Amino acid sequence: MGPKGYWLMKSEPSTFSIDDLARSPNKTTGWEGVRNYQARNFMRSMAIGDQVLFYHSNADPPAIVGIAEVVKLAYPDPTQFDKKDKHYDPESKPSAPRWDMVDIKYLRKFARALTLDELQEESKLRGMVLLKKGSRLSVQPVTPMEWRHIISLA
DNA sequence: GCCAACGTTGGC
DNA sequence: GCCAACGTTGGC
Repeated sequence: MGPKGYWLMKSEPSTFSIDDLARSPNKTTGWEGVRNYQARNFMRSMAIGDQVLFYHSNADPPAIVGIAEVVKLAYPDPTQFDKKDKHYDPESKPSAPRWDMVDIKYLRKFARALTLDELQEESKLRGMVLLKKGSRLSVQPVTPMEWRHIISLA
């Protein structure tokens, strides 16, 4: 059975790149640190096997660089309770966790990076959340049509 | 490093 | 409910 859903997740490669994901134990990592309600809600609606475009933000150049898949459904992000963590949220209680995360696993790196510049040239991708002006959402849905087109470019 | 765009907070 | 102030994101 194919994936039910398609997504895009952003990461700054200086913090965590697709190569870091490929080198992780089981090629898997927990997507911790998301502190935006819309992004959290998208993670909550992910299913096992959903596929994820891995995007390098704040990079030179910014680009989609490969694919991962969802291997664990949304669960509470432990860093929200860790006072020492950058993403600590004093308002969130373990009895009612506010922030969730999913686990994703490396699938493959594209033969070439699809740069933001190149994506913006694609009329078929004009509606992509990523390409909307001022879009900062770090976890976003991708339509099957957008997905197919991006794979064909890669 | 700059700064426009965005999300959140909190006073009123 | 409005909106100014603030913090963050992310392209450039």
